[in-house]
Amino acid sequence: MRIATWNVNSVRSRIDHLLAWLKDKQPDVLCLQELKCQDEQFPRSQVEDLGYNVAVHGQKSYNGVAVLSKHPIDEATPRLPGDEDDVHSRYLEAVISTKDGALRIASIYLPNGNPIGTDKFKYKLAWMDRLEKHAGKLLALEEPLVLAGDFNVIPTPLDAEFPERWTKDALFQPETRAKFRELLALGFTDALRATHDGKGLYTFWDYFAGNFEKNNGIRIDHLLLSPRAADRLESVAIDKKVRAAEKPSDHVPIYADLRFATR
DNA sequence: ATGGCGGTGGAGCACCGA
Repeated sequence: MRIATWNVNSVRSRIDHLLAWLKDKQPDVLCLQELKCQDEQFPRSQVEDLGYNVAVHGQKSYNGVAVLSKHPIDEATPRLPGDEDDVHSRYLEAVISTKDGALRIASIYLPNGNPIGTDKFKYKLAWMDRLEKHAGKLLALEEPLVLAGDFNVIPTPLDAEFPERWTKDALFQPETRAKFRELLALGFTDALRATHDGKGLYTFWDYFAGNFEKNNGIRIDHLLLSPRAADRLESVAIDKKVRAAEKPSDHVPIYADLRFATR
C-alpha cells in the first residue's frame, strides 16, 4: 500500500505532472494540497481515467485539498472540526476500504501563518490546536490512520539547509514546533524520520534562482502514522527529481509503503 | 532575502505562498 502526499501549487497548472507521476509511482492513495480551484474545475475525468476514485474539497484561487485512491472511498469528510467560521478548504478526511480493512487518511494543508505577530499566525496556531484535538479523537479509533500533507512546519534544525534563515518565519517558530511535537506525542510517527537519518532531506525549495540547485530547501510535507499504520511501515521516499521538471510545483511528493493486503 | 519567482483573478497589479 503506497500512500503519498503532494502540494501541487495549482492542480490545473500541474495536471500533466500529476498524471505522469501517478503513472510512474502508482500510489494507492495520493493526498493533494493547494488545488487553487473549485470542485467543478478539478480535472476529475483525467484522474479517473487512470483508475482513481476522487474526493475533492476545493476553493476558488486558494487552498483546496483532495484524496485520490485506487481503492473505494467509503467516506469523505471535509473541514477540520472546531471552528464553524473557518471557510478555508484545508482538510479532507477519507476512509479507504481495502481487503485488509479500513485505512483512514487526512489530506492536510496547514496554514502558513506568516507574518508572525499577526492574525495569520494566530490562525495557524489555533488550527494546530484544532488538529491536535481532532487527531486525538481519531487515534482512539485504533485504526491505521495517516495524517498526510503540507504541515507548514519545519520540525527541527535538521529539516532546513540554513535553519538560521528561518528564525523569524512562522514555519520555524518555537510555538509552531512545540505544537507539532504535541501532535506527535499523541502517538504519531513521523514516517520520514522513522526511516532516515541525517541532513539534506527536503520537500520544498522556493522558486528563487539557484536554491534548488544548492539544495536550499526545507522539510515541511509530512506523513504522520498512527501506531496501527506505523506497525506496517516498510519504507519512505521523497521524489526530489520532479522538482527539476519544467514548470514544477515548489513542493515534491513524499510517499510511504506500508505492508497492507490491497486486493 | 520586509523577496529574487510563480499562480490566480482578470485584464492592472494586488494578494498569497514559504
